Amino acid sequence: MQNISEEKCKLVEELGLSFEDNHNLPPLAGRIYAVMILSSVDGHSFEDIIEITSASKSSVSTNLNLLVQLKFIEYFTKTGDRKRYFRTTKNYLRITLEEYLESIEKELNLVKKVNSFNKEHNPEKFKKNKNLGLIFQEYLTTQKENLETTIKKMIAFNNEFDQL
Amino acid sequence: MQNISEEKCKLVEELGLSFEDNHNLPPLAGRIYAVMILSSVDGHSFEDIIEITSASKSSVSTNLNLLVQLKFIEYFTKTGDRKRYFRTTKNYLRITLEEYLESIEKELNLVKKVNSFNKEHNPEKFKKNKNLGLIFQEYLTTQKENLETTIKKMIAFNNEFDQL
DNA sequence: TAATTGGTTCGGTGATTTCCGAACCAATAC
DNA sequence: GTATTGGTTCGGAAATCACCGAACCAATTA
Repeated sequence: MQNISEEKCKLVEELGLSFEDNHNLPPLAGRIYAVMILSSVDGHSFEDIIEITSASKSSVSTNLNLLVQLKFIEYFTKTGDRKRYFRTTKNYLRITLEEYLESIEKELNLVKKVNSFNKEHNPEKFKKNKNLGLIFQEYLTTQKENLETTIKKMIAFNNEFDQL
Repeated sequence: MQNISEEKCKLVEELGLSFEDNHNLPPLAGRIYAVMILSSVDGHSFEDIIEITSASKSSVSTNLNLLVQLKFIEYFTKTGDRKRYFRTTKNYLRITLEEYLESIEKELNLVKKVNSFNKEHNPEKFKKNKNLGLIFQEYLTTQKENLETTIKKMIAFNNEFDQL
């Protein structure tokens, strides 16, 4: 981490680590993403990233491409300049939430499956824990709804913003 | 996976995988935990687990102890029997939620930090994305509340249950 | 005391991940 | 045509992980 303040550097590490396990990204990808979120510059070049992260060309290349592929970041070009410039996609927060939503939906399905399996095969156990299982299912459902309304809000905000 | 139906076997794999990445457990630990959740038997012995999972003594030992340490499971003994019997803790669902709560709180703190960092250091960017950042923060807050009320519900249910 | 049972600990192996450097390629500049 | 720039691809090194078998230990049984 060069050319950035110590405060920012620390926050990059912390945020990077968080991306790392929330989105299953390699450490370097998490850090690159964090750098972009915490920066006011609109567009970091390949070389900028190499310098800031002190990583090799090949690693930076791989991880930038990964982030692009996952739509966390995008790149643009300037006329008369062969370089690519990278920045976070406008919808990165929404993408994060959509990812969560997907995983919550999966979990909810699994919990329903488990509940109905136990209802059928372990009726006594199910009776005992019925309410707990259902409370859990209820929790996941509420969480799913919260996600869905939040995503809608974000879409609405972006539409509004685009009209300006 | 021996001595269990194919349906159960499949569900064990699926549920095990889910624990594996929701709680960062080793694969075998996830499967063991899944087996116990899907079983009506109250108390699996060390040997039972070895047979069901077809894993080695050492691996089973390590992973059972890990699950006990993390309070996902507990063990009890029977008089005149040296074996230990394992079962899910009564509060395993609550523990799961408490774990979630902790991670949400961490994330919320991080998001607040990022928002205030950008507010200070990248005011223009912050202004543009202000509402998105706040919507996200709001989402996390709601989720946190949902978790807290769910946990309370579970505690209440358990207390009620204990009185019977 | 010797053998068995229930379980733990340790060293090592195969699989996976993350990163690097070197070679490489395609487009532009000289 | 040659050199440089911007970036990709490939092979391998280092680290980590999950699991196993073998040796081990402590408590019970014979």
